[in-house]
Amino acid sequence: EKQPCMPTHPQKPLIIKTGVQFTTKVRLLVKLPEVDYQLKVKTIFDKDLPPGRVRQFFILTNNTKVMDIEDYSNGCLSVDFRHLQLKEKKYINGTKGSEGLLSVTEELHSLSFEACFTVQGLTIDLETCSLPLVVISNVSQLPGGWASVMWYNLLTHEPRNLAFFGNPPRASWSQLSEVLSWQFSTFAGRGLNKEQLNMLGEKLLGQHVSCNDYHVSWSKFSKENISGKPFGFWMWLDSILELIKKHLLPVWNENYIMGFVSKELERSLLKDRERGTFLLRFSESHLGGITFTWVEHSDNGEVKFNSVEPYTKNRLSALPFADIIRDYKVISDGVVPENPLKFLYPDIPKDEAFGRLYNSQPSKVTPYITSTLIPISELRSHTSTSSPACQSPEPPMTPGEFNMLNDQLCFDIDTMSSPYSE
Amino acid sequence: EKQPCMPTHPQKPLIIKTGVQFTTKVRLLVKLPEVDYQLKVKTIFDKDLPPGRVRQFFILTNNTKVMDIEDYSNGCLSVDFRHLQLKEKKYINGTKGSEGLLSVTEELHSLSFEACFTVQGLTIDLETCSLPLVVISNVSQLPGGWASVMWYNLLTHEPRNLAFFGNPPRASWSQLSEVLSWQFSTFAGRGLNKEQLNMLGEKLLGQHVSCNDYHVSWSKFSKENISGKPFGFWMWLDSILELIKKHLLPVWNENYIMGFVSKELERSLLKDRERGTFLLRFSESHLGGITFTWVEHSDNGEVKFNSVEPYTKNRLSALPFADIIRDYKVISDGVVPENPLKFLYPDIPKDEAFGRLYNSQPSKVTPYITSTLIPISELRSHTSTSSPACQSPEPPMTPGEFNMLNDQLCFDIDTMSSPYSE
DNA sequence: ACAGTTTCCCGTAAATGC
DNA sequence: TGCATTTACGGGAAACTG
Repeated sequence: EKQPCMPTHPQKPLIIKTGVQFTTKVRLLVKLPEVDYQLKVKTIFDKDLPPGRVRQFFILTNNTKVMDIEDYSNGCLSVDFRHLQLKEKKYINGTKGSEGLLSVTEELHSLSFEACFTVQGLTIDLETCSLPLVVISNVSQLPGGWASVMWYNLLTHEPRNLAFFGNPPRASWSQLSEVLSWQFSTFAGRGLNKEQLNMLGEKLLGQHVSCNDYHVSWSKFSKENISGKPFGFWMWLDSILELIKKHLLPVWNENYIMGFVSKELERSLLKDRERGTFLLRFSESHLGGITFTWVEHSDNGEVKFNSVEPYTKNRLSALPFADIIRDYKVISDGVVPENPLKFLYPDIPKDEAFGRLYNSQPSKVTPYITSTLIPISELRSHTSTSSPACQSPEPPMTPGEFNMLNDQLCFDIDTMSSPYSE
Repeated sequence: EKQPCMPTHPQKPLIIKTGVQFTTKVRLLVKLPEVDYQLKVKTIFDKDLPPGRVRQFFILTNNTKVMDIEDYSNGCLSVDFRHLQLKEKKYINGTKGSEGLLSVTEELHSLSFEACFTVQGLTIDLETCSLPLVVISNVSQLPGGWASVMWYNLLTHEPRNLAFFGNPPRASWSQLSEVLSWQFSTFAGRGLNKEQLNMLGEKLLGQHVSCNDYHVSWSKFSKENISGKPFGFWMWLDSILELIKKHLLPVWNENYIMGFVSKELERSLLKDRERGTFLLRFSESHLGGITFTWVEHSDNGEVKFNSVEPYTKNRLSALPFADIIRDYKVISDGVVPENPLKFLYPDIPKDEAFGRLYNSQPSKVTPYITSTLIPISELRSHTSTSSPACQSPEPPMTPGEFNMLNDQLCFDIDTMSSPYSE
């Protein structure tokens, strides 16, 4: 008969950062006659601390509230807790005998609600608790925390298995790929198409992806580093999500970023295209980078591919990506600079695709000559490569098939019923 | 017989930000025989709150310490307070009947030290306090706070006149100009020369500067806006100081930035110089901006001056200033771009001056084509102006005459004796 | 409405702990 | 020593508050 609501991180619920305020809401599901009753609710963090030695936190601020008739709205009695804040309990006497098995973002916690219902001298105690929570101390831990929240909610419907990451189950690629696409549609406004997911699957699993029920381990997804790289799969993918959110939103939503393409496929797509055809791809070697690759033909008819050094958030905050594409120039040994980007793959004239996204500098009336930064590459020597078999060009992405996932990864606790006991 | 030491902001002592840790040190000036004594020291914020209604703060953390034999070093007994933190007292019952005359950065506070000295059953109480302090709640108030600290210490030697800004005295231009130059030599490594100070004086006072004992009011210095601008004189100057500290340090220290030049003087300096001669000047219209002006001659022999839109910290963090000078290009209606900057005024070949400061991009071995940003201006039409009489070029700056100011603006409380009483 | 002031909190850097 | 985690706090922006 009662429903808890979740703390809200900016779009990332179930993650609480110490020292940062969060809110929660508890709702009584039974309708009460308007008699003289009182319902006092208390929030407690980690009420039944689990067996494994984990960090312990407490709610710093006032955590008790009374539901009264004012709070009665929308047909149900509820109470909002605001300005709640978590702080770690520090044991002066080093009792923290941590087994060190789990990282902090794998440690699951929970928020309990105790309600005391008083009617005409009678008191009834109610109790419920939240889905598992991850507690972090710095936003740098947010990607890791979000990985845990995703994995938990993808793979179990248990309301409170705090030992989940002691032995986390694997996810089938078909499950996982849906969640990944859903991440992009939720946070960037457009999901991933089959080709993009295919590349991600191969990156994660090798060539097994054809077999859609191949399973991915938690470790592979978020703990192990990609071979030869100093970061794991989810770290890499999340850095791209952040890059899109901050710097590429319109370009991404216009579907102009192919993004996830292997270099092999990229070359086979561009191979037979007109000179100056380019596509946009995320860097696989650096976190949060985007590059463009364009095709050229050298004098002897050989096909050449060029990729620019990936642009990261620092560069992109100095110059929006669409402007980079508009203004990019290559200067070879003192020749007049030229923009090598002509057609967005497969054959859209550059300005037709990006025209609306250019930042037309509103030339203010000043005594100054306005100046802008332009991205330029200086070529001394070329690396030319020819590539293997060609593959058919991919059509525009057609997602939207994943929107029903809101049920599966349900973080909106308003729609989740958690049957109340005791 | 005792000496207090000051809280330290990053190079800006006497300013404390709420919620941010500060330290202080108290020293006993008498040497004590090594007998069985104890000296307990307590720090109290705003012990004797002044009559004017001001904000009130308290020290959040532990504020009592005992000097014991361990602390005995360098021949004197001392105690360090670390991790002190200020928090505002909030009156639930709106007792804060503020007269609203003073801004928060004009409100002066102080830190008191009470010591209790116990020897063989005898106790002696000692007490001292700090120079006036400014309390801020956000770094955005730091320039205003620093203006107050400068003005106070420039114009009075009273140890604790907390009502100073109720009726602040004026400063003579000769005093003030020394302090301004000292700011640049302290925070940017090089002070201001006579020509630069002259421009600042005219900006502040009009043409009166010839008369060196002209006086500047506190209001003119830091409260009133410069006519037609949304910022005051000190705000403007401090924004330049910050720009130098973060982005122009080597260029400033090489004395390549003339910086403070009126547009009239600038033109008369460049007028008869060779085509492509340029100088670097701080923006007077925007906070924290630097521009270059170069001279050209149009086909009919007319002199033309061009200034680029000022570079601010955002642009400069994308591209270091020396590189901007190296790479800057102007493209006129499709013609081959050209760098119009040839000689740093008066006649130093650009690369000779800035060569050592260029960021030679270490071209990493990657499959990517490296790309850099270059600053470019596109010209459609020119504004040409001829200018009045020419003035002699100025020699390299010769400061260093201001270094004795350390006495006058003494914030290093270690060297300040504050006679102890009671 | 608004300006002065404070709070909030991300994101980087430094400090700390293990 | 190195890695994982926390703390510190500048800086931009939102919230507050008369």
